[in-house]
Amino acid sequence: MSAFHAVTGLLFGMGPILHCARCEYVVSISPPELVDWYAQARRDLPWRDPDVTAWQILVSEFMLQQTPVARVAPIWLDWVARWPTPSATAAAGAADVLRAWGKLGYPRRAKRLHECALVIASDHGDVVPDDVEVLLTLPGVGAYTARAVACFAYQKRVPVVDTNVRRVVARAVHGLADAGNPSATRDLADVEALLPENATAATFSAALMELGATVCTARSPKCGICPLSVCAWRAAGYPASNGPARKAQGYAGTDRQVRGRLMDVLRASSTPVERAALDVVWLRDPAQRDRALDSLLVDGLVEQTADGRFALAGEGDDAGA
DNA sequence: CAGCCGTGGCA
DNA sequence: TTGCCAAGGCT
Repeated sequence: MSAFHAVTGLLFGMGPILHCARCEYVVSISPPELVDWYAQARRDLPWRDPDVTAWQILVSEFMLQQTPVARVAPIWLDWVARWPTPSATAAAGAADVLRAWGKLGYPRRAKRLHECALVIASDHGDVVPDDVEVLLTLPGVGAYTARAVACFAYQKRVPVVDTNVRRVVARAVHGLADAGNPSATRDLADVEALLPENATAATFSAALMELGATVCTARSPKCGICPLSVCAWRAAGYPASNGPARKAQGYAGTDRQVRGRLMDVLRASSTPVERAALDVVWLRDPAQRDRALDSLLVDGLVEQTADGRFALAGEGDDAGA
């Protein structure tokens, strides 16, 4: 079986208490319970269709990094229709990829996705790897995305830890209002300990994420409709968050905002633009604007033409299509 | 590891 | 209105 063993007693009459053999906390997430809920409550997201390929799932994961589902869906649909495979994506020009990305944000993700397609097409026979360690070598693929692809595209039994999962585990298992600072090793071990041994592990991971995304949400959790019969947070009386709130990120007035405006101008133009056309997007602080533009050049998102104008990187590099 | 990297919707 | 937050990754 697993690392768990049943102990005597009932928790508030809800069912058997399970203690993790390696940890101290009470295991409070029942796989069958969660999987059954998922079967009837899962959202009908386009990348969950049965005929969606591993590459297309990988594309969705790139887009979903820090961007909400509602904004990703329409872009993803257009994207996979236009570039259905790694090689098709690799053959596209970087500038077209950046334009198709549109305003999803963090355009470095689009560049990494393009680079990822190049590597898969050239080094992996146009097939998305199914091994986590191999996936981790790909540009833009980190601890979350590698396991998400292994799990959702290849049904592998691997812990998939994103912000939703961390929050659900913090509440249901540890009885805390929210997850503490991320700790890759600890977080992976936590979720690994929850995974069922059988073939439902991949579905369980999907369900855990779905619960965090739709029920056990950060703002106003819908505890009234939660399918979990045991929750340490509820059992403890929903204690408030402990530690200091994580520092707000801020946006207005940052280099990020300036970069966004510059990219917006460049995406909109099919020809290189004059320096003056970029200067007007940020008049209050020329030094900051110059710094932002320079960082885009360094990031390889923007290129300067021989005559001194600016354009999205890889403009005109496309192989047709 | 803390800080940085876009954007928009919602409480 | 405004701060918080959203299927993270990289340096």
